[in-house]
Amino acid sequence: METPVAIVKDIVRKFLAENNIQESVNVPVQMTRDEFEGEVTIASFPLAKTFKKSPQEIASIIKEFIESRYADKVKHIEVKGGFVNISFSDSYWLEFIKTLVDSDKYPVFQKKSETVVIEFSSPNTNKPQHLGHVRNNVLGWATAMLLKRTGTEKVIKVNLINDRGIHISKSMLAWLKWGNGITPEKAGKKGDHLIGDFYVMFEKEYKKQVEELMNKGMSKEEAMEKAPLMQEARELLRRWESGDPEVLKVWRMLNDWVLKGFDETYKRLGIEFDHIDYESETYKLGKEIVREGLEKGIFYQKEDGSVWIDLTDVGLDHKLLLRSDGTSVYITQDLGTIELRWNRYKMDLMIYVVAEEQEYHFKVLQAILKKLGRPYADKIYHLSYAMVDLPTGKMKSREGTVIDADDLLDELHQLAYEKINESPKTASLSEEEKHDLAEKIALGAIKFYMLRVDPKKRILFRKEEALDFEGYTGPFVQYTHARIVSLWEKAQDKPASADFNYEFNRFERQLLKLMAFYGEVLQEATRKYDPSALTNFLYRLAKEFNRYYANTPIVKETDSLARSARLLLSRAIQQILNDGASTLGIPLPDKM
RNA sequence: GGGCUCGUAGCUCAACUGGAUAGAGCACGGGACUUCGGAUCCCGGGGUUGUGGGUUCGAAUCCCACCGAGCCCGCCA
Repeated sequence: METPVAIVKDIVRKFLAENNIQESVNVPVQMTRDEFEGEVTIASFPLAKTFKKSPQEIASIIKEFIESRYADKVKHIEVKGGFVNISFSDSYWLEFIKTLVDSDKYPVFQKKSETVVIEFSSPNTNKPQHLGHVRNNVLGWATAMLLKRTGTEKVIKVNLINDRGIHISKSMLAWLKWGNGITPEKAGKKGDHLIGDFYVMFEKEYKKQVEELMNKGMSKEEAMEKAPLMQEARELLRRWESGDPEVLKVWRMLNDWVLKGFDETYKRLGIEFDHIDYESETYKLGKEIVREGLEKGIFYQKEDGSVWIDLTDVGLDHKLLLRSDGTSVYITQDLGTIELRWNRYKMDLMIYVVAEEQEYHFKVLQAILKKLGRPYADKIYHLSYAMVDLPTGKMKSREGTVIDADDLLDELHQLAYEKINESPKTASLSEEEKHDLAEKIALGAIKFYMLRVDPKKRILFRKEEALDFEGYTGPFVQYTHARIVSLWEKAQDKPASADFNYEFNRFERQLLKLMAFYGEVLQEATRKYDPSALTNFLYRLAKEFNRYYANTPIVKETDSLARSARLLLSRAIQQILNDGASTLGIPLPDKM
């Protein structure tokens, strides 16, 4: 069954064709504003010039056009200024919600036989994941699900584990120096948290050394380089890269601890990947590509042995690709990683979900790939998102001023659990069920909080707000869903057909209007790689349902036809909430 | 110095991407059949959309300048 929006778009197309107007004229089809009657609106303004008539006149002509051939679907058309407000007929809407309830997916999108690879999360293995990673994880996941939902056939979610480099050496060095062989088991701690402690330890001691050297008259830059701890960390990195078995052994063990910790966090967040790459495995290919570029004369080598590329002709700077000691840098491994992926997937699009601070990095990466003549140079897209701030300022792992992902989830869980024990609806659940529910609410709260903001805008994380389960929140949507489930279960006579007469009230029309645009919202959110569009929509739909619920009896309704129509409508909304929330990765409990 | 992003109610965010009288949540004040689930609903105050120009039927949205905030331009990742 065609969606209302599709029908109106079709009307516009036919109208333009009959009047011999170029398709290129964009006539907006939009949701009717709340203060007017109708569900779908056509704005006629862009046609004023070609028609040489006033928008009002054109709107009237469109009205007649529709009335003359869509009489069965349309109840009423109102012209207000240049706007044509269309109210669909009650019978159309009834059929609409019935087919929605009967189908498992609404709307269905045409399949796109594309392969999209989306990389997200990409943690360093020197510390546990914090709030910033949570934003990345849920944004990446939701974006991948949106792509899939709107028809992309192959969406491949990949994680690139940053398991080598100077930062790992720092944690490793601290553990070697001060760890006394402690393990996660002995410490009674997740491995990622344990290693994170050593990272902070390193930074503390390192800072002391730098200050001492500066007191002796050294410049900051020199002190940072000459500090013994930094020297030792670099030495460790060199030994690692040269394959020193002793270093590799420790490295493997520590990495393993951290990755196990990550697994738990991912599992909790409901996030999984189709493939995991490790930079320790991709950087070598990167180095080969650097050699290739050097041979082709695209890169150049300085006297100290370091390798560079000159990007000043495309408005960027000179960029280092290999250090003078021969070890690789961040971008080296990225060159290798994307080459591997290309060989593996021949993807049509490669999305990197990476924080905005790396925008320059991706510009450079693309510029290098172009110079190397790689066919995938134009297929990369950096989905950049802004940082999460605390009221006290930036989060800094080095200083330990971060909100830890696991800790936050625990706190949310605990709070939800307390609320569950207070509520008469859930107090009788078993302990296991209570914790299961508390976890869903915790996830709903934090994910919604992260997803409701436009990715390119910073999130100011205020804990009281994130811990709030009322108003514009995930639990609000969850609660609405649970209400509808309860309604449906209570209904003795589940409506079997939609073949009857019923006149929808204004609350119901408001809901139908929103539902009609669900498909547009999905497409919009996908096109912009912006799940917040969907998050906002779900809240709006839930809000509207609660308003409806407070004003119109459903199961209590004595007229059986009205009851049937209202149950169908409620059920249809439940399905959209379900579809949207599962696309975002937000769990919806049946009871809460 | 150069590049990118963002400035909307006291606070946190929306605004169908150029459309109608700029809307929600939080906070504050008042209220809701002794509940089809009160984690809900209703009412209220609160705005020169950072400032100044421009583009046009129409600008929070596009262009220019300025002001303010953030990020980047590392032999860190």
